[in-house]
Amino acid sequence: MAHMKLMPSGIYSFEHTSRRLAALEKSAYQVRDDRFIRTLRLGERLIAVELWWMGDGLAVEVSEELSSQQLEELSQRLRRMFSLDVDLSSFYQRLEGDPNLGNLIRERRGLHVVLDASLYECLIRTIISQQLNLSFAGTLIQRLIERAGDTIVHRGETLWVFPTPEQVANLSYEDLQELQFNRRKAEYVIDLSRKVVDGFDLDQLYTLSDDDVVKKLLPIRGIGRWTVECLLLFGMGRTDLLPAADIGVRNALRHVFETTEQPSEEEVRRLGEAWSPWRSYAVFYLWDYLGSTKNSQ
DNA sequence: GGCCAGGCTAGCA
DNA sequence: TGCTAGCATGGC
Repeated sequence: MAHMKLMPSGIYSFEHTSRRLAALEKSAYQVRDDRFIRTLRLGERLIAVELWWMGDGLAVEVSEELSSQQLEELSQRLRRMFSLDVDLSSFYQRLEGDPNLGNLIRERRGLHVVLDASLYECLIRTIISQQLNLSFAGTLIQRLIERAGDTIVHRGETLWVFPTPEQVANLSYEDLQELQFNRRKAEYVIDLSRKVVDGFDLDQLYTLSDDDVVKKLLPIRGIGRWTVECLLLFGMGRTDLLPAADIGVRNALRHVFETTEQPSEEEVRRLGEAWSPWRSYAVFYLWDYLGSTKNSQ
């Protein structure tokens, strides 16, 4: 049994941030009482991590012995996944007084982006989510995990672990069509996985600028501009991304500005200039705001 | 029952 | 270079 407590670098609200974990329930996080359970691959090892907020930091419990090196690796991954080192004070300084976004930003003080566990997982999730409502996308992701992934037993309960590129590469297009993927989406997901197995190194993207990541990924079939922007935002935690074509962002802005029409992609980009260099966070707060308006209707 | 969903590709002008 | 039909199915 291993314990850790990870402290945030600046103002941090787990109450706000954990809403995204609950939204990802089943396909990424299990919710048990006040704890969130996430399965991870640590090198070759499969582990289940329990997470909860304890006073002023993120408490972590792993139900296995880990070497000090593995603990250090886990600590770094969780710090990145939960954006614990992202200090939002300059974001608030810049935008808390914004006439349009100020209210919803103040209401969410301390909300941080939660990243996916790996760039591969993020890309697969994002591709599956293209043009589908989030609920159905979550169903498809869960079906993929249960078709291709591994399981581990944690506290007597069987939990799924997101599949590796190898595991997905071994599927056929028909396998995914049976799970109600359309043919093209089945091809995108499997072909990308085979490309990674054949040596396309996603982690090398960490060394590149935002623009160079776009150039590197855009030629891949199934990956458009929106998908790369989501990878930069939810996979890599880059803080100044604006997926301006995103229907959720446009809907949220329609609410904020109380207009009947959604703003166009170009209008969103123009509006977003005022949010730089924190466009990712403006977008993330808008998504969270949109979720709250949907739940209250 | 019809329109929309955290888009993308291929084909056409 | 720019535009758009088609994708496939669930949610509301």
